Amino acid sequence: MIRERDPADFLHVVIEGTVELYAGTAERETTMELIRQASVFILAAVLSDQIYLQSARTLTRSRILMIPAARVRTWMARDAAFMSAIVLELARAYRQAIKALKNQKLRTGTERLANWLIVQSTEQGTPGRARLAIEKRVLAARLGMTPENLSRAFASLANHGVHTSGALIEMHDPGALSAFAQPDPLVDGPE
Amino acid sequence: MIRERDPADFLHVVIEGTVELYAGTAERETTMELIRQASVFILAAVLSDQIYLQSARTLTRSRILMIPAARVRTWMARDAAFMSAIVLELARAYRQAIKALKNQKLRTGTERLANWLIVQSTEQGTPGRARLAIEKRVLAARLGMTPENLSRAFASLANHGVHTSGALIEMHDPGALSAFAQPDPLVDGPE
DNA sequence: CTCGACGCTTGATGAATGTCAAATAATCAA
DNA sequence: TTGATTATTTGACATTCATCAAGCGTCGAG
Repeated sequence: MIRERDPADFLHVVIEGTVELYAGTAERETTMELIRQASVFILAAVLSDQIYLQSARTLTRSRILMIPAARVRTWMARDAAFMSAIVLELARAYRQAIKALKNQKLRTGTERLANWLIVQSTEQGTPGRARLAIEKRVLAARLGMTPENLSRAFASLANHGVHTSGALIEMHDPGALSAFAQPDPLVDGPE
Repeated sequence: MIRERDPADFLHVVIEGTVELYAGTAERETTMELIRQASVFILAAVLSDQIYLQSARTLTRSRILMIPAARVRTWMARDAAFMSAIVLELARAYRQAIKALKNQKLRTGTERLANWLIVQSTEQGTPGRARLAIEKRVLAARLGMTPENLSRAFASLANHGVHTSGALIEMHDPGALSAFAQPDPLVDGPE
């Protein structure tokens, strides 16, 4: 849908479905973010009229709203309320990126997985349980690890009461898992 | 100067000197960014009236301008040109964070060092040569590695024509270094 | 149902990185 | 300058992670 290095022609909004932002070099590739329902993405490139830093592809059947970049910039100059909303959205995206960077620099892969599971279970409103909405290979890329290592990370979390059966993950000992994960709102918070 | 988790009371501007943004968990700590001359930092927390995600400390004698957060928000609501500048600065910071995340997820420590050296030599206007303005332990944290590993990374770059003597680094074979580093404007560009 | 494609797991191995300890080099205060 | 402190380097080792290969399971086409 979008390829990094292309000029930012459109602002994209996910109306329905799941979109994966990814990026890579010649040899390697990684998932930067997963975007669901009613979220804007790659706003920054549009605002400063630059090229995309990330590529995007849909993971499910999706509906995407595309707004011409020039029009966004025009509206922004004209409507103070709109610009104000842009500022808040940009600030949110920035803080999320900083959190992702902290997550990556300060934790091991298994720790990232453990915290991801904790967040998922609370977001889904099912304490002690979570259901994977994405393939494990995508999750692995999102967490900055290989599928093989993700598999081993799950295996090692069994020591902390985590058991998987397909896409369903059960956390039988939230205390132990949390003690291992050491969740931190400054890294895992929703923003 | 600033501690993460504190509410964002002031917007900070580095007038003179070097400031280090860092963050950490209970056990680990890492450098997020190094800020020099005439740059704003932690703008996002001020705009959305939230707590800081990063801590800050000076590395050199510095002069810092502090603007009350409430005043920034007031000005922003009043002055469209100011708000527009804010938007561009936020977009810049966001894109820089994305680049840092790609750097961290897609490269090894030695590759990050090689690319950092290339950027430094061009920024300093001395092709084939760079001078370290910071201690190596700070550079190590900035590159997401330990001081020991940074030392070994330098040693292994000797195979690509990199030689160090104290704070002075000489790159005798730019072609070989670049072939190893594989610099990418979408990761290393100035933004 | 059977086959094959694909995702996931497991094992073996090596590379990258972190940790601890000690030696060396650089820096600064007295 | 000396002595003490700190930064950097080096070595040995453990941990984390990636890669390759093989096996297992699921699912859908025929």
